[in-house]
Amino acid sequence: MSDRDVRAVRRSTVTLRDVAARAAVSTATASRALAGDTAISDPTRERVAEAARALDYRPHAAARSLRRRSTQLLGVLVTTSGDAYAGEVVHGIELRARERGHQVLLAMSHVDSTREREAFEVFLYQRVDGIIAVSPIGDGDTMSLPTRLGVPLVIINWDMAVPRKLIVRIAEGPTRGLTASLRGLAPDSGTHVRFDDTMGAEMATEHLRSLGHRRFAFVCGPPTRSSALRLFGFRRVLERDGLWPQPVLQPDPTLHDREAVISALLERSRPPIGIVAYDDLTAIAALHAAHRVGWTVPEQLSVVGLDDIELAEYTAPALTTVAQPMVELGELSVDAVLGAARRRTSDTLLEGKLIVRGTTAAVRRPRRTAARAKR
Amino acid sequence: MSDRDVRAVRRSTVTLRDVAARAAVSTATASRALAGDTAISDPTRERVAEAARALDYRPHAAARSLRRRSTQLLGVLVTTSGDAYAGEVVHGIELRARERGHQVLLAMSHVDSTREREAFEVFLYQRVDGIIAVSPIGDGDTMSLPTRLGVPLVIINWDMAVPRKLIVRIAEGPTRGLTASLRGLAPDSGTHVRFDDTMGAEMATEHLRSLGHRRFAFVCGPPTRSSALRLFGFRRVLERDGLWPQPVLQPDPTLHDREAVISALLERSRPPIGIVAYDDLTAIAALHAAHRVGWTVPEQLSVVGLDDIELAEYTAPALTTVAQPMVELGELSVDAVLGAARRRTSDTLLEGKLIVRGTTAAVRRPRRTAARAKR
DNA sequence: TTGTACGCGTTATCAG
DNA sequence: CTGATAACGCGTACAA
Repeated sequence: MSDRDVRAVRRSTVTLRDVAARAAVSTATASRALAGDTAISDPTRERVAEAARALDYRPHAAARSLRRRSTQLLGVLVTTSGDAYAGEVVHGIELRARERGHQVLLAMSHVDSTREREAFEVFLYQRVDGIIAVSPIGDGDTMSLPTRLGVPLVIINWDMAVPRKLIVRIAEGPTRGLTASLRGLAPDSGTHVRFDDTMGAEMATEHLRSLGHRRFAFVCGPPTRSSALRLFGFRRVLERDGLWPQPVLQPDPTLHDREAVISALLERSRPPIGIVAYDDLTAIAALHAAHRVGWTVPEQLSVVGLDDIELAEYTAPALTTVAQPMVELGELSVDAVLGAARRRTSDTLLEGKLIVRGTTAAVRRPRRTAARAKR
Repeated sequence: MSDRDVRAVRRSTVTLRDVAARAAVSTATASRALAGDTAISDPTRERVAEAARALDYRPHAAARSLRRRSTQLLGVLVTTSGDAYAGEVVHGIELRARERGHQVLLAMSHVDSTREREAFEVFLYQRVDGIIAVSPIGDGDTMSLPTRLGVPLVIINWDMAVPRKLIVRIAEGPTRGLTASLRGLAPDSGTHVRFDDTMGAEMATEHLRSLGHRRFAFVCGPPTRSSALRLFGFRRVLERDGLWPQPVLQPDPTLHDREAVISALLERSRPPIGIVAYDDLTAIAALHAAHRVGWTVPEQLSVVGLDDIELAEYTAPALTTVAQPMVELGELSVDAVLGAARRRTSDTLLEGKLIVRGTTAAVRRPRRTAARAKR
């Protein structure tokens, strides 16, 4: 190593100039050689590569993105990374981002719209190549900001709040005029990737129907779009089969209250009943409620969840549920955000998948003994 | 707006020069004004601020970090972000990083040392200000790389593999020579932040002791350092009380095998028994095993987990466990990595916290009825 | 208190 | 095929 080389290594920031000097070429040539430019002779390319190796050269991302007008950064906003659902989605995002040569800049909103805004500002400051927001509250003004500035934004499962009135309308109101109300729940602009909530709930309900259930209940989550759409799916299947109306529970979001409300229902009913829960945690609350009032699952009570979080596999009995393709949601959103197809607005719906485990079983008919689902 | 301003907004990249021009000052002054430099007159500062606002100016992170010699980036490497444990730790990291004005660059290793290396290379390429590795496998060569290049590295819960022989030695071997073997498990260099596994297991075991248990079992996880240290904590308490040896189970890491091995133990035993499980998932396997062989929890079998993952709250009965301070691990590691104190090597141990829920109860003594822990 | 001028490390343009 | 040179957007030493 020359003196210059030594000094460079010392200051621990070897630059292209150092590499060029060592290979006895200009920085331009060095740059091209390392970039794999074909207009470079093989011997030169080799000399440069050799110099870079010897000096342990690493390009400087900041300098590079200043010149090209692109960082290889993707801003990813989640509510909380402690949440299993968000974790899975981010998993999918990271996977695909890496494949496509991008890095993930992570921020958390804690379900607070001010923080959502701040996170976006950080992303903009960092000049990310695109933004993916996972289940944002979605203050409309914030959500339109990146697009206004020319930064692609993809929203996964926009978790817009809806008036409780709408939930009640779906649960109790007449069919007439319902589709119009529901249309208001579809995203009207921007690029969206989301789980098909309605179909997911339909799959769960159909599953119970196929097991011979005729009496049902639906347990709502908080008044958000997904809750409304899932309830709608539940209603639609049963209405089609002439089994509507059915009880619709609307507990507070605490596990305790969900359990209490479900217990109350069971106490004034008799088996068998099929419960479709808004999500897996709610389904687990139903399991606890059954335990509390002495009903056996799945003999007297069938329970289906939605989402298929990790927990679902570990309940006793293990939870039957409709899996939300979380990793795939993440992967697709990366494709969407990096896709050249810069369509102004799109809405990609991903189907769920029924996972039959131990909390659902065929109802025993008086006539003949139906087969029981094995544990 | 002047023509120049309009053009700037159009090309959607408003620079400091545009702001300076609009405020009729030099870029130097504009820079200083926005930085809050005191050597700027109030009217000027106001004019610059106003211009920046009007143009919706955003500084360019890449340009800035090129000048200062610091990106405000923190590289965070996890095994999988889908994992609940990693999610919580990252949560803590993000929280503290934000407080200290840093952004999080996330990468996943999938428990693969090649990918760990690649992630580090990416971090180095991005010139992060520091790196935090959560539960890395820790190929020694990779782990020393950042430090060699002057980039601070903090390792959370280094999850080094240990020979299975060592586990057996702790489970069955004599006390003599044990401490020497254990010393090999302490990190020998670098900055480490970790959960005190030994003390955690001791707390779990002490809890069962205080409830009057005299017969125990420990269920190991995979042969990693944490497994060894936890087993050691279990052993230490019981040896102190003259209750050693006790059965030590070493199932395969599948849930199924854990359950089978525990079931087998229960079938050849009689109640009451107190089980200390390597982690919460293993504890849940114990719960299932009890259910399978018809033992009631906590009346006939007490179970304590370790970690306190989200699931622990949702088992029936809810799981008693020793909580690992995951968020705090994350927060402390940020302080450590950004801390000026660049001590060559340090090892911070964080204590767990006993969370008593429903899977443990006092053993019923022949003499008088002991109080039962309430559900 | 403000302005001038340079350089951070790259890459792209234009000559040769 | 290669080299000189000019930016990218910002912060700061030095000068005024």
